[in-house]
Amino acid sequence: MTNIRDLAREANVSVTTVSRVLNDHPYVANEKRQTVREAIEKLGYIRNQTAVHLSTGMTKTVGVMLPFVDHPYHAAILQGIAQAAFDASYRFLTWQTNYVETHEQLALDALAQQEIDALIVVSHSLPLSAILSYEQYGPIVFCEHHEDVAAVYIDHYTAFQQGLAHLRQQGHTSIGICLGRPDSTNSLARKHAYQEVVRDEFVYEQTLTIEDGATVARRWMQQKQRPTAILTASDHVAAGLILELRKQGYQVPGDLSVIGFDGSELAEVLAMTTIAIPYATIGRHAFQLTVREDLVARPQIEVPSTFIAGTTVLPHT
Amino acid sequence: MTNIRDLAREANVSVTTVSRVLNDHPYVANEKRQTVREAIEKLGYIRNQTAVHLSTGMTKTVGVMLPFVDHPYHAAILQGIAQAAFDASYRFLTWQTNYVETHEQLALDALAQQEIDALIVVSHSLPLSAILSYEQYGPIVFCEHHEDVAAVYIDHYTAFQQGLAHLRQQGHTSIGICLGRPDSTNSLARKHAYQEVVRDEFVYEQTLTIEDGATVARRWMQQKQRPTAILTASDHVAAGLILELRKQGYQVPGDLSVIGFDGSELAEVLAMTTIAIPYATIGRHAFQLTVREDLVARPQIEVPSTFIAGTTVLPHT
DNA sequence: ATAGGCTATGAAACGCGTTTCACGGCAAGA
DNA sequence: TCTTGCCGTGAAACGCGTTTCATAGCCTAT
Repeated sequence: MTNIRDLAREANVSVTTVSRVLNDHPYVANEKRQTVREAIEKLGYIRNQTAVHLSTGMTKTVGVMLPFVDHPYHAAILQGIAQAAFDASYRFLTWQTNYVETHEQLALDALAQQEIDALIVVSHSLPLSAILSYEQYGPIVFCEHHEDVAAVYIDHYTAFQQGLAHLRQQGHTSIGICLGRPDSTNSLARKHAYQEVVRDEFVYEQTLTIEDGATVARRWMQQKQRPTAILTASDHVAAGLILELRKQGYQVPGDLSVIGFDGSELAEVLAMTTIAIPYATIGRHAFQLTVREDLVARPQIEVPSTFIAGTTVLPHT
Repeated sequence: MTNIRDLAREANVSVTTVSRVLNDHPYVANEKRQTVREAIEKLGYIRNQTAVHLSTGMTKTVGVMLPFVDHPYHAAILQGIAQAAFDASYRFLTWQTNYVETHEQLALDALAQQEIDALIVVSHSLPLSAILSYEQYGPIVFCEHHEDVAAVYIDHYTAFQQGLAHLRQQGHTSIGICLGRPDSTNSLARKHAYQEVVRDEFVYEQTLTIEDGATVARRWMQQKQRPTAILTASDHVAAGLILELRKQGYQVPGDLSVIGFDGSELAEVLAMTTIAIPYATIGRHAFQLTVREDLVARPQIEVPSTFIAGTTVLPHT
């Protein structure tokens, strides 16, 4: 591998001058610039990025900590990050954690070890304080709302209020909800919105997948007291719920109205009533926060959710 | 930032010894090892990975060139890569290219610039030869079949044969196919399988999305001569096709039998007949190839597809 | 005429961990 | 007793680009 010193020798200049040419620094005489360019051409020189990283103390790389790269909404956030990072000539490293704390730790270690300049936490299991203790090593941006933390988030409280309000307008009074991980920030906000307007609670927890949705359907069928509408925390759960009910001969929305969450293509395909979240936008903002000057002020960006009327809600009579 | 020389001074040993402790090299007296450990503790030392990368000439990072991180099957391949890389203590950088050649080039540059040790090409626009000219800088593994190239792939020819055979067994003789990018290796293999058994051709090209599927539906409805069954190249296209037909009052599979491709959750949700591809497995194998000793021999791994019977095919009467 | 300021250029230090090589000591095999 | 060979240790080189600092010529403003 030819390096910058070989170039200097070949072009009869100092390494400083070569470096200046490489970085388009103005203080180089045109003639020398040309000579260096020819040397680069002749020797087939290619810059070693690792050396640049060590020398500058920056990797121009951000890390992304997320549970699953192939879950639609995580992938959509990743897509937004990818786009914004690309636009800023940054790269990104992904840690797929499966919500395993030791795996999440590896992403934090990478920040401390200067493998990445900043970290985007899409979702996490580790206690917030454990993560924040790594802020000394570089910017950390969250895709969930937390107090006093740089974050881009959607207001799940308001989003759920929207869904609940729609169901109540349609005459539903007996409403159930499906939540994901019961103690997550998002679930707590959702539950809060729910408990403010509902008397008799029907809460189905730990629902994340299509299969979990089917399980909810089976539980619902066995209940003597049943809600007439269910607001879910993901289109996947809603899809599993809807399809299992239909398979068992029930009508959706005839027997049960269902609202999804995410605005995924699953919802599109099932013509589902849902609450759409602009996940790619979240990712883009998250990346942009990592490179913001005023990150120490821990800015917060809220992105709006959108209610999408589909065909899985009927008025309750 | 405290470095290895600070540690050496603190522990009264040479930097070599510190490095040995850091790397669990055996030739260190227990006593000194202990002293160094205490110095690490005391000074709060954290290894600078960038320096390790420069020094060893390896980044323990592979690059992934893929068009879209949020398309389900690309995301699934990424998932497999993430898993295998994690198991091997590797990291991965992702280049989302949108099939734009200049973007693809950046991933190749990264390989040349030693930012990554190897590159996995999930799908590409650049000519194969352009990509292969970068093999001098490090291993390149493809997720598509090409002659004389390290690759893990599914045999689209055989996969399509499976689907076509099923339709013919069900009595269909007038069969159409949907292809993606018309000149891609995959499309050519599929078309080949198709043209071997079909007289009257119904080929719908450039179909990639749900919306494209709906377009196919509209074209089909307008045709005087119509196929009685369509084999698609993705579940997305099949979903768009099925839903648009049903919306317009046609029966699937009554009026048209449809077979998807991918085995995605979309297919699951629509109880679609499809051909399932183990994308995560492809990703895992692809990663493992990058670290294989005998990669110069350009090994090829074929992974099998699986026919999944659903409810979108009826016998033709 | 002189203090400043800008252009150009290079030597050397810097970022930091790994690895090669040389060397002393000690034990086992010949 | 002498040769091998392994253990333990460190000085110095290495990987390689960036940046600081000093130097020097030349022009402009005072």
